[in-house]
Amino acid sequence: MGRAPCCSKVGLHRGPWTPREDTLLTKYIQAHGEGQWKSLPKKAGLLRCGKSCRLRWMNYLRPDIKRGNITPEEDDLIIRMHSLLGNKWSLIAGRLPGRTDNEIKNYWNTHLSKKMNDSKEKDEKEGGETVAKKKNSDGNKRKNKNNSKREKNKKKNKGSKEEESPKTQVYLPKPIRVKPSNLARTNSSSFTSFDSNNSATTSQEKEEDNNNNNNGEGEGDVTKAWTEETNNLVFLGEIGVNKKNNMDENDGFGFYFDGREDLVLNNNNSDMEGQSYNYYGMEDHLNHHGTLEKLYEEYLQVLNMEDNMYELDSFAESLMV
DNA sequence: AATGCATGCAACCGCGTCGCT
DNA sequence: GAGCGACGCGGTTGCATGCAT
Repeated sequence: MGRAPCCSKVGLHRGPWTPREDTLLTKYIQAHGEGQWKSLPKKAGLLRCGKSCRLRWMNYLRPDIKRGNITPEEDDLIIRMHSLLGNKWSLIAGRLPGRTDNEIKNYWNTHLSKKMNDSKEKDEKEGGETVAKKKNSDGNKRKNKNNSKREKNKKKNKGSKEEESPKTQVYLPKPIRVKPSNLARTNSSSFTSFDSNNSATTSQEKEEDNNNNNNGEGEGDVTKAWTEETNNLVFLGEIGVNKKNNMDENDGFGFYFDGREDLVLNNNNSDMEGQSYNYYGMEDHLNHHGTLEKLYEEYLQVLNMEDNMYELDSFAESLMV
């Protein structure tokens, strides 16, 4: 089923990378830039598939990768972002300079999900509720290896995840690609400022940035996030980035209300004028050429508030007006 | 010291999306 | 619009290491 694995070709190396391979890859990319991953291994003299090269570069060799442990600030930010966005690792990573989606994903799976489960259990105990433990949580990861295979089969029948989850959860509709370059990284790890230069970290992203400066057309990539409380959807909104917009000069975002096309907003949509949106100055953003940066700052304020889940709910409810 | 289990992380896999023809 | 290749993402696995017994 599906296409054949890209690394299945006979003669290609798999498994851990050797220092020599790292050097070859690094030197090649330094000389020629990223991209063209399929042909890259051949040109660089590597016996690897392009996919493997890309992964190695993105997750390990890139010069801007931050080494060392996740700081408490980053830890906190990951939790908050995850509560808002769900498993959008690349998006979360985009807000953590020097961290990769893989690293954050691993960190979540090994540290935070357990932490969250623990606190959840604590809450449940305090609330006197007895809710069945989530099956195969990462805290119990691979105690029984067959579990993962069972989970795999379970995922073939979609929907089981939602059924199990208590309380507020992030509900992810369908996968939507969001590139880190769309949500520019900050220069600090504190998630308090927006990189106004929208600095791209790869040659490909730079190329895209150049394209971005050309015009304001295009639907844009969209990241969706909304919370679900019990059976009632509490819409949290979608942060969309018009990838062909220049984020410095034009509104780099659109705001979409899923399933309600009459409320679809973006800066190219003149229909939005005259409509009233009661959301933290949303109207200002839309009508006065606000920026994604501003939206993010407001979003950050909400995130930084104490009891942020309550505040996030309020934030979400405000979007529904 | 030997053994088995748990953990963390790098790497792989499958699949969705995009862009080109 | 269909077909295809490239890219990127999220889930999963493999394996080295640490820890407990």
